[in-house]
Amino acid sequence: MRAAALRLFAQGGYAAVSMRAIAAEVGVQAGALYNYTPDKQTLLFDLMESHMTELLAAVPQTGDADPQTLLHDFVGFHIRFHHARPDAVFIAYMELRNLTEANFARIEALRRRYEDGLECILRNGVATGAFAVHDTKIATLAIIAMLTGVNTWFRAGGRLSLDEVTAQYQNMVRKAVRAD
Amino acid sequence: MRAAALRLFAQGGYAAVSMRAIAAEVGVQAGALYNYTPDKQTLLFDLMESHMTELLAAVPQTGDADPQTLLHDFVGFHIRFHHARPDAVFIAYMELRNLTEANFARIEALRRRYEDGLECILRNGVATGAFAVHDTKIATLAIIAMLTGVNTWFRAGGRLSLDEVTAQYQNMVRKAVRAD
DNA sequence: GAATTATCTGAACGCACGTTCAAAAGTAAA
DNA sequence: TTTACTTTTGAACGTGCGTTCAGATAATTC
Repeated sequence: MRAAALRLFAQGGYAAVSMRAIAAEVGVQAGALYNYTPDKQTLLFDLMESHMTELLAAVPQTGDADPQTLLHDFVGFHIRFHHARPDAVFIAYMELRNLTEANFARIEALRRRYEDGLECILRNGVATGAFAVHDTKIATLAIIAMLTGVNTWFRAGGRLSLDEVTAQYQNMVRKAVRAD
Repeated sequence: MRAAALRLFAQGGYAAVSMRAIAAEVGVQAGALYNYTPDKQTLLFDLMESHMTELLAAVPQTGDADPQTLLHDFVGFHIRFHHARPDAVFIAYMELRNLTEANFARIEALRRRYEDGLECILRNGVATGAFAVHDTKIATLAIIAMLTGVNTWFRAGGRLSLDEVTAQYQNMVRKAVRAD
């Protein structure tokens, strides 16, 4: 059910996908879904929360490597992780307004934790002099927006491989934050 | 009617906003709207097309200035233009999937024209040696995603002014594409 | 194989949807 | 004031919505 809902929500949007449509995708009547979720809203929230939790569990831990290496790895991780889950990423960014206020706050808290991981790398780099960034919060948001944007246009089998694309983003990010 | 639809679509999403809700916002019955739009889908398309047309009309023309200046001005323009129209920007990015195939193609063509303007600046800069970018198309998409992301978090009256934010983006973009 | 538990069906609830249209109301020219 | 025209109303159309639930079916346990 969750896989079907993920696919359909990403395709048509939360509001435009009916419980009957999800049930049909599963091969079941609509009523049966309510054995697995209390309501449609909770189904959406669970999909988002799972995505964010997986993201936080998978993000590389900042060990004792130097800031340049950590940033390089973060960029590679973000692009690869998001590319592997286009539907979940799409939903997590587009359906926030369909969450209740309480559910929205919980998802936002998870997102902020993810952003904090990147900002920590940037702050350490600024502290060591490896990076020159006026405001690490802005740089964090700028980098994440840039990286997540890959999902909107990249298609496997196109002009460039994901590895080539990743290398170019790593290069641009490296230059954008480095000390002059 | 268009102003009301813009606001409501941005707030709740195209699918979740009824013609009756738009009519109520205008202070009229639903049937009256059909004197001004043939249907809801065309209303959405017209809003998007107007936005893209205004964007293309407002983008600074690339004169004979040097690439660094043109890029600097483009970044400033993009942030400022988008910040002034949060609802239209939101709709133009989020409601693409609610367009018919034909309407989608027309909006995408306009968006590509906008992207081409930035890519032209980058290509010229690479040609003169001012910029070092492996792939100007990727750099274009990366920069635009980064800049448009400002709309998702910036609020006037916060820690930083829009001018300060803009200056930092101009700085990051400048560094990201410059020759080593 | 009987009893128990888990799961699913199919119909029903009240409600809201986009759109249409005859009739009513409002506006402007003669 | 009459005429011609534009705009709005309010009801109606068929359809689909999220959710509930009694009863049918399937799976598991003894």
